[in-house]
Amino acid sequence: MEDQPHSPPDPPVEPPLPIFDLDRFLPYRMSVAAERLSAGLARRYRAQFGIGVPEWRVLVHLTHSGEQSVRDLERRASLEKSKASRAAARLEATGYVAKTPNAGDRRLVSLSLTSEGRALMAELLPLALAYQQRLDALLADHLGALEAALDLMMDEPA
Amino acid sequence: MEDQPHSPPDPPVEPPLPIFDLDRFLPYRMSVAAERLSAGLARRYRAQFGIGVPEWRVLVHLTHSGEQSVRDLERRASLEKSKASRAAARLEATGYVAKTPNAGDRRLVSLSLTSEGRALMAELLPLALAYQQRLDALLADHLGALEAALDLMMDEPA
DNA sequence: TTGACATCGTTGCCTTTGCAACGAATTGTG
DNA sequence: CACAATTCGTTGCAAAGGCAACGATGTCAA
Repeated sequence: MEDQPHSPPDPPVEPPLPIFDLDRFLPYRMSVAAERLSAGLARRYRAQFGIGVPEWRVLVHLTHSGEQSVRDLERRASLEKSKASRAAARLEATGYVAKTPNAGDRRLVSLSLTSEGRALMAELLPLALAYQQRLDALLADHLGALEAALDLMMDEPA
Repeated sequence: MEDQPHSPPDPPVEPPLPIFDLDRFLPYRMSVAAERLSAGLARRYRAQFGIGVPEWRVLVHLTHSGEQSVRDLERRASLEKSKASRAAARLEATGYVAKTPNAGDRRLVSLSLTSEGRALMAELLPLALAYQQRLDALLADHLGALEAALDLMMDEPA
């Protein structure tokens, strides 16, 4: 009854898909923007000093907080522990970081900057601060809201 | 004249390093937040459907824009071209995407969703939309400023 | 004290990534 | 028309990443 004779075979009925624009999807936008922000500085770090992002995080954290274990880095610099461990190993190999067993708890490693490491940071930190300032100027009025938004994202359970 | 006899040997003078707090460094914060935003959804995609982030981007773009070349994906979904090529290959292998040579310009590949691909997206897109709404609600007042800030970051030369 | 359990850092294994080089196809130029 | 230059997609290769398992150490409670 429902078939019309001689009608061309219908394509299978495709349920319409929701409209979805990747360019407005926040995880995507955040990811692209984050990659872009990192890229500028990271390029210089890598080209001039052979330092990648994980190494950079380790170095900053040691500068800021002194001796730290791998576990500290994992927690406070958002580095998965094997990533932190390997970054520390690379930095030890290049002489920027010293790795000594912790006397109190011998499971722990004490990571600290060598004087070469401090000298390196004396070069890197001004670049980072300048970049930070450039971003602050760029974002200007929006900076406060941006930071509030970032805080919300980080507080949210997941 | 400047040496005091019997004074203990001075440690080498360490130039003081600038104070720098990683937790307030925007590239770092953006990176952590972006990773976190992606993680929630991406975990489900991967666990339930074996879909990673590059595959997700390809699928969304094909849903939204129909037939596309690898080059289109590179430009419009921020996927480095080998990443786009391999994601498309994986999706072809799992049957979600069809890859046919483009008749007009035989250097190009025409990628398109198969009906399995469309069925997959019929499941994925509602999840993404729900997530988007959750984020919108979470950010509420800050959303406008956040998007403005993201726009600024993307416009800036680098 | 002793034995189960937890924590720390490293490593093995496999996948993914980034980059450069390549062949195929097309476009531009003389 | 010839032929250099460009574009497209893929792939080889080495480095980076993620995850689970491991040995070593430490903690806790019976």
